[in-house]
Amino acid sequence: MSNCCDAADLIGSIEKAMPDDDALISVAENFKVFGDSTRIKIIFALEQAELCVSHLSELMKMNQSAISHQLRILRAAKLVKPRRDGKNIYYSLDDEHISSIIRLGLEHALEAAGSNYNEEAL
Amino acid sequence: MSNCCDAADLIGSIEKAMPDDDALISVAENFKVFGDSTRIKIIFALEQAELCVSHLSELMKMNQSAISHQLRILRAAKLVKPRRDGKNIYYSLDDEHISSIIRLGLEHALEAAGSNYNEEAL
DNA sequence: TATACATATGATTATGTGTTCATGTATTAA
DNA sequence: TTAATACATGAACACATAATCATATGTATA
Repeated sequence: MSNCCDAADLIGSIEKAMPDDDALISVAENFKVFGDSTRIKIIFALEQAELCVSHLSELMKMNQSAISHQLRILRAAKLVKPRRDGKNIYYSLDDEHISSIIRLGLEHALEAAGSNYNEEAL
Repeated sequence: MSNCCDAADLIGSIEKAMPDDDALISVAENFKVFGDSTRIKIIFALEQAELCVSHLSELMKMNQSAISHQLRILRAAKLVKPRRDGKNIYYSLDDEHISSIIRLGLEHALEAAGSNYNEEAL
């Protein structure tokens, strides 16, 4: 309990407007996906061309397993999508999702979570 | 080295267009700040009112130290700014930075890093 | 079918991150 | 100046995460 001053009303109203924990966690999870330079680099690369795992592995100078693990995270976030061609699996950006997430990432996620987030300020 | 097919040219050109590691790491660092639900919640709260540490601590039902540590990260990212009033330190969103980061978060960071990121698609 | 290639995935390990505890610093008031 | 309040910060610990290794799955080809 804070004693620094009486702001029970203010805190109460903010508390009511606060999205529930699940929503907050989900917002954070979405951002977490972009919070790794390996994944950022993969997104950059796929921005320019559809690439298979071996290409990405070579490009990033990381072993194939590491790339596959990261692609799994990107797939789960619907940021990339796979396309099999024979033995290879080509990855490309899932445009629909990446543009909406990148564009709306914050405003939408935050707003959808029920905040008073000011869209116009964006 | 990949043998799945010959794409040396493609990989080479993507490699050249790729921002350097420092830039990629910096992009990821920026997103990392939003990748924690406690920080998201603090941002939500400060979206509605300027609050001191005790208020945030009470609101989030977390001890004061945890809040201070998180505020330090948000300060370092220029997302919030402190204002001392007597014994209390009131935090508010650093509008200038938060709007630019939220709005441009991706496009600016990525573009500034030298990619061919398609701004119009945003 | 057997073999090789491309990718995925479970286990392990190293490193990073968030919270707590203890303590330090700054400000106010007695 | 001393005590109390508000906040910050370093250390320790628990937990999450990313890379690696080993291995499994899926596909093409001999």
